Amino acid sequence: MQVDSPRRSNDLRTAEMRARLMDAARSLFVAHGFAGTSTPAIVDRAGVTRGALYHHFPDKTAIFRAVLEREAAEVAAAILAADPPGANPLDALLAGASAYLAAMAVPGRTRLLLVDGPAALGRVALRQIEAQHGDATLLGGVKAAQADGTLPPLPAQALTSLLSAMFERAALDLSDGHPPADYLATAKAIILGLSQLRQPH
Amino acid sequence: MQVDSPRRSNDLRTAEMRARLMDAARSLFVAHGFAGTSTPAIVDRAGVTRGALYHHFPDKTAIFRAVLEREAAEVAAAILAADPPGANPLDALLAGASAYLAAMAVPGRTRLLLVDGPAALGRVALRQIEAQHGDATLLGGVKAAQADGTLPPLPAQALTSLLSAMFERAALDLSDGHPPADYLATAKAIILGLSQLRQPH
DNA sequence: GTCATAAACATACACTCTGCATGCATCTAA
DNA sequence: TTAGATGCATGCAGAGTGTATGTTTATGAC
Repeated sequence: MQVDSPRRSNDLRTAEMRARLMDAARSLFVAHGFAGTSTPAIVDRAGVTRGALYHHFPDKTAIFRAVLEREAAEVAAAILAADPPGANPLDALLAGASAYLAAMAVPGRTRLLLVDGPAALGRVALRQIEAQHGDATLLGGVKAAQADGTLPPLPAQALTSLLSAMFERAALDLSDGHPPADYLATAKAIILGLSQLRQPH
Repeated sequence: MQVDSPRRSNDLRTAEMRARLMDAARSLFVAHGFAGTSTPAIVDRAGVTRGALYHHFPDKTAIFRAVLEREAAEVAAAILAADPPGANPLDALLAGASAYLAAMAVPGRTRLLLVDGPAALGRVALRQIEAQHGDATLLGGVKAAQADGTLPPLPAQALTSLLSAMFERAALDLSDGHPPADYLATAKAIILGLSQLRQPH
């Protein structure tokens, strides 16, 4: 019986190796960015060789994409978990926003998902990743609030995009150390302003 | 008298070469991104060798930075030129936003300034570039509108950041072919909502 | 259990790219 | 006109990516 080579199934070996590589890659991507991280550096940190990396991922962007998918899934799960079952659309929207900001406070996440991700994978590919993990939450929330009369009947797609841009910027600024209270208050004011908007006749 | 080597001053030579290199680099950066553009490709397109490139720029990021500074300067100039002299703060804000979106409609500009720029140069370096070319316009406009009572007394820094994130996202979506009218209406609604906000007492 | 096959992983190689060092051509200034 | 500086080209060393090939470990039929 080998101590440093216990018999493991291939499925287990694969899962463990992928996790080791992704963990090592994540910390380097966060510290030095996608372009600043070399595949030798990743495998050194994981304690393996580049053969393992290129066996499990077709190229360097693939492991970056895998890391981002994991992050996006965790963010989506956090938002979903924070959804209050029977709340009105406005409270649901604010709860989702709060959960999003909390989830994005995990160190490195803003850089991965909001800075390096769009540049390295492209904006469309990144949207696809987020869509795969239930990013339609915000669009759904906006539409529900509009159906409810809480939000004005603006184009839902445009309104959702602008609101999400706002939340993403808030996440970035918060990760840069800006005061959370300022951003919470401002974001709420913007949403409140929309909900109280007197319709031009 | 040489036909293909007319006598030119060094200053002129430098200016022309820098412009040729930056033009070639810009089109490639727009088409393939910063990471996807090689220095051999840049100098091939410019019809020179890498010696010229590395004589005028210390490294690849330097020419990228130079291209972005030129773009940022043009955007800032366009916004400044559209500033109505005696308008009220709200109209000035909307005019500036409109000018910003028009300036960002120049092909490739959104990718350069909003996608590849932050990833390749870092968010702080990019902020510095924009600050050098009078990006304080928005912050000033917001503060003026707040002093005027048009915008509520929220933290100016946070409000400015969120509004600018909104405009940047609008510019990106418009360059992806989304309908301008939708975004214009939505952005105006958000600002209008803020200006009409009933203060919580 | 054993053996053929496939999967997991390591090693070696070819290619490209970046940045610098060196050398030639052109301009500047006395 | 000529010494020195500047503009630009050429050549080279180091690093990185992706692939081809080799070696080890697991799987499944018998």
